[in-house]
Amino acid sequence: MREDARRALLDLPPLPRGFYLQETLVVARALLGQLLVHDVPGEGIVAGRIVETEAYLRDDPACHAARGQTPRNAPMFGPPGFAYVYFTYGMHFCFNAVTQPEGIAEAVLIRAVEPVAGLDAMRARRAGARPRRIRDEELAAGPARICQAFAIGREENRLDLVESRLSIREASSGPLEIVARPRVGIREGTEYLWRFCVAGSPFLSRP
DNA sequence: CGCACGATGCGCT
DNA sequence: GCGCATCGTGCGA
Repeated sequence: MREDARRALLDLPPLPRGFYLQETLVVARALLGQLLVHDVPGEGIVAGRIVETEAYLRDDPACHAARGQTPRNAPMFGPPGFAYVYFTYGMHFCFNAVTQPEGIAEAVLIRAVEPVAGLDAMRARRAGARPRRIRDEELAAGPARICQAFAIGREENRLDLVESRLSIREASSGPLEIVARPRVGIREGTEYLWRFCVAGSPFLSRP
């Protein structure tokens, strides 16, 4: 990645703390079109446009925090604008942005990203032992794929998205057409349409 | 294409 | 022990 391109990304303002204090369903929609940026130490910058999110609310049976605070979900109870990264299925990480004031456990899961910068690094991290080249559309289509492509893991849990190497930055984009659907991969709370997608994007985790 | 399943760690009951 | 906010592969249509 060229230095000027890197600087251009880091010059974009991160979404301010107050952004994450809006209603979580509002945040989940408003994150669409914004840029997820990780300045990976020693490895360069990766960035992508958020095209799919899910909201998880307190008292929502599908929310990790629904049954109270534990060591794992503690970041959800913390202040807004921080990362909640959790490990699941024995091999995958998923990345959330925490919303609401400290003490109120809500968050937005980032489910799909359209790669914008650092595609070679993403591909290298995603390739593993896979023989075939991964298409751009599949590089970060899925919460665990994002974490792999963006080098998000335990180290990134609790990072401040407003001022740290992992950030969500304001992208200039026109009005988006957004569709709401049931959330993916949960057993309870399927009646809520809390999955939000940029309509027609080829970078979604599922159509 | 779609569906079924295994991988694999760990938080929680 | 059980089940999980997942992904890749393999098989059949």
